[in-house]
Amino acid sequence: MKTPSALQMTTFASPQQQLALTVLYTASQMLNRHRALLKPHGITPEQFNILRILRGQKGNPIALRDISGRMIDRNSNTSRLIDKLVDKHLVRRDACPEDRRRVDILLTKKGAQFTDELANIMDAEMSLLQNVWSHADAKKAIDTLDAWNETQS
Amino acid sequence: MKTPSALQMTTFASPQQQLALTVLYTASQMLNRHRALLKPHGITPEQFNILRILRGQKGNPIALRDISGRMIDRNSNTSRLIDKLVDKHLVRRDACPEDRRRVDILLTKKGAQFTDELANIMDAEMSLLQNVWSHADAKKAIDTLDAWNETQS
DNA sequence: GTGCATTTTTTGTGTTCACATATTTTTATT
DNA sequence: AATAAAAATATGTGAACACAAAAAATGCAC
Repeated sequence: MKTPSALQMTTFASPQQQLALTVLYTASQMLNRHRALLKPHGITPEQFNILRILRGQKGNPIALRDISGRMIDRNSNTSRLIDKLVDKHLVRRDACPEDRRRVDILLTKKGAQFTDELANIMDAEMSLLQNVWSHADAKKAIDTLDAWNETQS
Repeated sequence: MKTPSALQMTTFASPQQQLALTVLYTASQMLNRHRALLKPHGITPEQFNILRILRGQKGNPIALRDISGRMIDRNSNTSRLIDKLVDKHLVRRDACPEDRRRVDILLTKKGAQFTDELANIMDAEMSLLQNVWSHADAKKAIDTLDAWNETQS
C-alpha cells in the first residue's frame, strides 16, 4: 500500500482514510502547480477558473450566481474575484435587463484573448496527465471519488 | 462518463483532465465538511492537522520544520498556526537544546486530551467512507493519484 | 578564529477563503 | 396595494495561504 511520500505516515486506519488524505494532498499539490504556471501571467487559479467558465459561454452573458455554482471552490467570494478581473479589464459587469438584482458577466475582447493563451498553457499541462494515468484508471478513479461526492449535499 | 454534478460541465477534453478537476472538487468538498465538523470545537482543519501530527509523536518533541514537512498543505504558515494553538494552551514551544535555531513543539496535557476527543469525531467521519468506497477501490484510487504525486518534486 | 553560505524560524504584505450580515430587487401572500 | 419572504449581490471581519525577506544559529573553508 503506497502512501504519498511527503505525508510521512507509517500507518493508516484504513485504505478509505488513506484515500481521503491522498485526495486532499494531491489537490493541494495540483493547485500549487497551477498557481506556479499561472503566476508569470499575473493571474491566480481561482481567477482563471472564472475566466474558463466565461470562455465556455462563448460570448453569452452569465449571472454571477451561475458562475459561483460552477466553480471548483463554490464558497469562493466570486464578487471580489470578479472585481480583480474587472480591474485588469479582462471582464465586464453588465446590468441584467430582465432581473435587476442580477449582474451579467462577460469576457472583454482582451479577456477572451488572454484566456485563450492561458488555456493553451493549461491544456498542455493537463495533457501531461495522459502520460501518468491510463484512460481506464482515470475513469475508475473518477467513479470512486464521485461515489463520495454524491453522498454530500 | 460521470461528472461531479456540481461542476456542470458537459464535455471534458479527456478522462485524465476530468479526474484532475474531480480531485480538486472533491478535496474542496471534503475540507468544507471537516471545517464544519471541527468548527463547534473552535478549531480549523489546518490546526487540527498539526495536533494530529503531534499526537502521532506520543509525547516526543518535534521540530516545527518536521511538522511542516508532514502537513497536507506544506506551504502552510506553520509558525503562525502554532501561535494560535499556543494561545489556546494546546501546544507548547520549547527551545531545542542541540540546535538553538530549532523550536520543539509539544502537546500540552490539555492539548493531548482535546486532540483525543476531536480524533474520535474525525475517525467516526472517516469510518463513514467505508460505506462509500470498497477496500479495493480505495487502494486502486490511491495508486492512481500517487502515480501523479510521484511525478512532482 | 573570521568570513560566508546554509538552515530554521519568524515576520511583513497582499490575496483568497469562510462566514455572517446588509442592500437591493423580485416574488409571493393576504 | 401593502407587506412579507426570498433571491442575488455586495461588504465586513477574521483565518489561512503565497511569497519575500529578515533574523538567528550552525557548519565549513580558509
